[in-house]
Amino acid sequence: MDIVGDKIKTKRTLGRQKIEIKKLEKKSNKQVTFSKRRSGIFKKAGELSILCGSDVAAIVFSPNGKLFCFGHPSVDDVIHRYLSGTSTTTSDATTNNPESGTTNGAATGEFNFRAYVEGMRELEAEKKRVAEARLASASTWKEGGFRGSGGVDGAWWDESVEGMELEELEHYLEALQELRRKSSNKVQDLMVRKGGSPPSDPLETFRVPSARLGFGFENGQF
Amino acid sequence: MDIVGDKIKTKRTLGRQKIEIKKLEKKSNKQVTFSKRRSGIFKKAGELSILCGSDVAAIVFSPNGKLFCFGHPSVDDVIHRYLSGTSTTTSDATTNNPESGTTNGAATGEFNFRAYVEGMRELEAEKKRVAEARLASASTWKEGGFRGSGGVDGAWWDESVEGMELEELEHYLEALQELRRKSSNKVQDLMVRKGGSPPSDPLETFRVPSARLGFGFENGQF
DNA sequence: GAGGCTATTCTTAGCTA
DNA sequence: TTAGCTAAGAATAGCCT
Repeated sequence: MDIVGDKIKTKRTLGRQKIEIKKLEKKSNKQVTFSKRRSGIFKKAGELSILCGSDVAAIVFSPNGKLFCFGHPSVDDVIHRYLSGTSTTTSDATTNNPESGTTNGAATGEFNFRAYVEGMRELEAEKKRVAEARLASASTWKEGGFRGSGGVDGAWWDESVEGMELEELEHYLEALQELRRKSSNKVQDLMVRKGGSPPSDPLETFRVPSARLGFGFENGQF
Repeated sequence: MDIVGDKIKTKRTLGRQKIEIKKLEKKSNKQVTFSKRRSGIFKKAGELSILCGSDVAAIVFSPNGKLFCFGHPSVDDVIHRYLSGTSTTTSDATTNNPESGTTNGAATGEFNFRAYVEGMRELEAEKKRVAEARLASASTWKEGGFRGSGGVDGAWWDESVEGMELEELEHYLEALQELRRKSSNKVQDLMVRKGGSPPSDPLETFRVPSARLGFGFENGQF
């Protein structure tokens, strides 16, 4: 009853009030709510990853367009897994998860994607020194861009997607994603080394009390 | 006090117990916890997006490697924004968000990415019918793959990434991402039309009480 | 704007069906 | 296993600093 002497202490605050889940109008209020709830979600995401040993990524854009993200083992790892796998992990170097289990060679299609990637990898290594020389400047792809450096206007990945059969498209997508992933990783590695601030640092940053987690981007309060 | 007659009703359950945030060992328990907490996170993510009008994506892999995700306006949209933008939205058709505001032509770099994309788009349209004919089979890119259809071994995107300057790399990444995004969209459109089940359906599915949201993938209980 | 403070509402651990 | 139930934790809306 909160009676002190003969005085009735009026409640300090109303406490948490019930709110409708609908667009907040008051701008200041919205900003505060965003901040609080965002960290709440990140915290829960972290807890989930610890409790269940599962990989998690959460990406949030503030109402002002600012990026916040959280991920374990990293946002990128999870995104790559998302992009390349349909369901069970396609376990492919990306995944350093102990419980990923057996690798499924041809997850969705019968195309030997793994072999393709392997071959591509070698090929890439071979071309590394050649390309290094003639690519000192990026003007090549910047201006020549789409048509450049191939002689023909466009490469295989540039062929009209609509022209393919669906089944083939799936393979196409897989390859494209894997391709992007690899390039992306390289770029980000360099960015980190230089101390830049890419949309996603593969850095394993702060840890929540008593566990390994991903990281918070830009004011990742916990 | 729960007194009925002169009987003291013993509590039915202990209610929620405090738990440590550490890896759950009991497998069954872990599965239940995962399921409950996952939907909890998705719900909160949805609420955040509604309350604050912000874009959100959450990707979770179950301990068994199964994929679950949630996103508004869609997981892919958010991922693409994450991949391409550093901060303020690069607003580019992808974003149908009313409050994205003005477009920033050269968000991070001075390279005219937009013009590049426009040009690429036209180019692509032009090549559509040509490619349709000669690409009936995917064997072209499947086998010829990396080296194929260009004459030279590799196109601009295949040039060694390490050889570029960091500044250029950022542009490179942008272009690559945009490229992937576009292809991905097409593929998924087709998949959806065919009723396939890609890792991420661009479908706007279930809605939480009183608002637009992304979707839940595979058992998106709410 | 970021923190701190309640009083409430919301979430969910442990059970049971 | 997927679905409620209950009551004890957690998260947080509205204030204040």
